[in-house]
Amino acid sequence: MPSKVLPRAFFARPTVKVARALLGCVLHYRDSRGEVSGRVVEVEAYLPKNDPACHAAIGKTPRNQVMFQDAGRAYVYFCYGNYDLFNVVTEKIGVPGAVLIRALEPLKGTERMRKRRGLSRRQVEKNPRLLTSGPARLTLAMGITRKLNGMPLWKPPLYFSMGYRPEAIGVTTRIGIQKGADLPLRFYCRGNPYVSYPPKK
DNA sequence: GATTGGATCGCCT
DNA sequence: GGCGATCCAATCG
Repeated sequence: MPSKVLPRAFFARPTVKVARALLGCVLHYRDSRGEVSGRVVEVEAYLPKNDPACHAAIGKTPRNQVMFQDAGRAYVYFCYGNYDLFNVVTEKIGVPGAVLIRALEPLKGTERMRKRRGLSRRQVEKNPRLLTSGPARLTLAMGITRKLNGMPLWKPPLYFSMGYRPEAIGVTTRIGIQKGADLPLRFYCRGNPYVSYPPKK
């Protein structure tokens, strides 16, 4: 296991801090067929207070209960009939915050990612972003599913490691939400081609 | 028990 | 740039 695994304490901080700090770090996942990894290039913060878009804004429910647990766990939930979305739980116990991982730059295991995504080599050559640029695309490519909901992220098989510090962080409103749409809580590595959605100018 | 809407993607035009 | 697929969670009765 690589040396610079992000420890539990990394996640037990205010959500926006964790969101920004995750940019440039590397997400790893190991299963029976080996390891895949990708660099985090885009995230969104979902806050415990004054954030109507946060799943926990309505209180604790069976779906969102992991958000109330200790920081550094995976919150994976099912969305839009087809897709699993991957979040990292933040803040102190009982304070429900999370960071949604929205895009990765593929590093290791790109051939397995391609197969999991059901893409041809030609498609990937033409547009590599199809692999992991998007919150549901990256869970498909990495093999992350709801079975991993609640899993600790401070040790294998699913964990982060230190990466580079991005030169410039872009900030916009979050994508695809109705409530809380005006809050500037989406963060991305400016200039990175794997960011999921071109920033509005 | 039924209804509604969602932190999306891919295909079509 | 628009729209359909697809199904679970939450809400209401």
